[in-house]
Amino acid sequence: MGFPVTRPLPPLTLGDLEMEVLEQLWRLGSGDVRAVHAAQDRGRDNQPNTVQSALERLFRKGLLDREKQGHAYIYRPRLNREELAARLIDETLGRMNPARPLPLLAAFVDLSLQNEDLGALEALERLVAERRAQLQSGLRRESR
Amino acid sequence: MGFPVTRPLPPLTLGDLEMEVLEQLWRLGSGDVRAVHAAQDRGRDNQPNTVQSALERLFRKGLLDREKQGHAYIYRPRLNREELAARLIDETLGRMNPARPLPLLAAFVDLSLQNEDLGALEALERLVAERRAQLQSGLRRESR
DNA sequence: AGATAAAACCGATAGCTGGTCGGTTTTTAA
DNA sequence: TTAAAAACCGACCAGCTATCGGTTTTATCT
Repeated sequence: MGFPVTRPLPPLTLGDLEMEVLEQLWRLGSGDVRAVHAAQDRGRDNQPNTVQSALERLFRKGLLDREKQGHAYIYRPRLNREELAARLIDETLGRMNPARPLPLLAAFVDLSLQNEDLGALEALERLVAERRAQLQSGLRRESR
Repeated sequence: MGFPVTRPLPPLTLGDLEMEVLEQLWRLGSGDVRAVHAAQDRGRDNQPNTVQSALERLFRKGLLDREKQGHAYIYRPRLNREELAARLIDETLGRMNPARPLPLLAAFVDLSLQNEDLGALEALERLVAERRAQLQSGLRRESR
């Protein structure tokens, strides 16, 4: 027998520097070590090599593409911010096996309430209304 | 000056054993080391001490309450599955520093709402509206 | 082609976390 | 008071991120 099992990939985790590097690449679109290091938040103050390591790790994790231009690699994010967020959330959800989505969203709402995050609640309300409207019109169309 | 800053708590992460221990506690409602170790998935096959360590870590992380009964601690989850999931997702979202949080929220909602019917959306919409109103009146009272 | 400069590559180290226990001390109950 | 059970303590390993110095490769310029 071969390998019928799907190997459970280790969960994708990102350190602080990795996040910041991604941040810069999202801003810049793409860049080499030099560019990212230069764009770096003053106050972190690393050597370029440190940035290099982070880029290398992100590349190995499949989060960046790279292509040699001259003698430097140009790195480019493979996922935008939203796609990465979706993937991280999906992984979390996958580890947690929540029974039904509704109680989960309810818990999230309550958490936002605790944090007094009015913005999140308002945004969520608009969003849900929008999705509901979408679904309704979709159903209408479908049943014509 | 004192401590005006909110200390950025290290992100909450859970290892495999910790997850499995939580899983058992959710099933059992509560339990001591013995109970959790006994309920453990055959195939992991740890010593009770190993389970003890995981319980201790979860306790230090604030995810469990405990209370001495006889000479054993009885551990009990402080969050249910959905509440923990919501918190993990909230943290993930928080680390992503979006210019506008809306698209990230949308990613989350869309992931969660796959295969949900109209009734679920309506229920969620009511829930959010209700909680938002609650928060608004609460804030008003507070700032009088 | 040879020299030079830039970048990649290759360790190495420190610090943290999770998983794993063995051994010692404390507590409780017989 | 003693015996059993559980907590507590400390150790170790593995894996990961952040950090960087030094060496090799590679591209470019003369």
